[in-house]
Amino acid sequence: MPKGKTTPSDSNHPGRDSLQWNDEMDQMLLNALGEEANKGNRHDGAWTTQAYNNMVEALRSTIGPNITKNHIKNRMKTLKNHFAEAYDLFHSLSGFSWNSITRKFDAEDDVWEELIKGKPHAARWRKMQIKHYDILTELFATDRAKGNVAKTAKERRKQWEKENIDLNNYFEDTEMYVPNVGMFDENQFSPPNFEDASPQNGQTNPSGLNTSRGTKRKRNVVELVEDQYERMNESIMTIAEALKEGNSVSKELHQVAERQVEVAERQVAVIEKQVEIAEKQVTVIQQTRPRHYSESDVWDLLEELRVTDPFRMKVYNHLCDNEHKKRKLFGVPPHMRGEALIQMMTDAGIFC
DNA sequence: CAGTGCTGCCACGGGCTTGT
DNA sequence: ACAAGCCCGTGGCAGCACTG
Repeated sequence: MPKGKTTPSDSNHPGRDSLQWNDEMDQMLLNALGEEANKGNRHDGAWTTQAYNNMVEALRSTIGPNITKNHIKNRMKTLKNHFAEAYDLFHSLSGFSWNSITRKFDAEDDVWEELIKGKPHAARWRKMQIKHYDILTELFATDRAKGNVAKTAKERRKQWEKENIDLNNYFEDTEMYVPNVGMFDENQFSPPNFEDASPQNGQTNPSGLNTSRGTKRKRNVVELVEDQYERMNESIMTIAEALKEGNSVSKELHQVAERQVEVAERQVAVIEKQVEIAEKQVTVIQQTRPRHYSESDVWDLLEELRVTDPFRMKVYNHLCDNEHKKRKLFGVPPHMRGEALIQMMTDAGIFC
């Protein structure tokens, strides 16, 4: 089966004597790429057939009618390779800054010397402009920012040879690629979505035309599911930690509440004692305070003791005239006041 | 009849080669 | 060095046969 072999009929091979790209043409191509990217005609770094068709149409109208998809693919390949080399070299290096005016990376001479000492091939970028670097960064930087996954097979092979990585354990050594789809919100776990495992995220070409039939660098379903389970596991662990923490906090709150109850009970006991003491003080004050008994008090007492006329008025007058005897009588317990009154009046000669 | 598995086709990205 | 061609591996889609 002739997989992937482009035939002259469908690729419109331009021939080796055609098309020399210049800055202006590159700019038009990159503009078209950016436009298609904005339209969403790019999935996981792969351009859809519709994107290529649109770009061919656009460039044929601006550059010339002989432009083919193959021209675009080849030029993209060249531009991407140049960009990748510069990007991988400089973007993570300290001491270098991109100068959009000179279109070069700026650095102190000693910084350049140090870099060139370690990487002699980097010397070319000291004088060579990196045209369209800003646009290329927007278009291709994400492709370069996905760890080992983003590297070419050649680069990875070299890395394995260099690092002597055991391929059986490579999965563990590989930085997990997080697909840039909304389903992977950091704070919201969603169950495995097998439909989204397809490279186009389940989308179909709305135009009904043949779309990009997928890309090489798609992760397979197993990887996505494992990634999902990894995230599910992390989410469960997070929830478990939260529950554990919640239980701990609850326990502490319970202990605090118990201590507050104990304190409150002690406060109540103290208040009750204070009330008791206050009552006693009131009693003492009442007992020690010189009480004044009025004439009406004397009259009420006589009525209470059922003292009748003709003795009532005599006893009333006698007690009202003798403050000492009056207080003496009221000092006797109520149930003995009758007897005390008879004794007191007999001594005074009022009763016979 | 719906679900599943197989097969062929097509298209992609990328490595390598060749011609200018 | 650059542009283009050739080739490969990968993966989605459609069609078909089979199965429960």
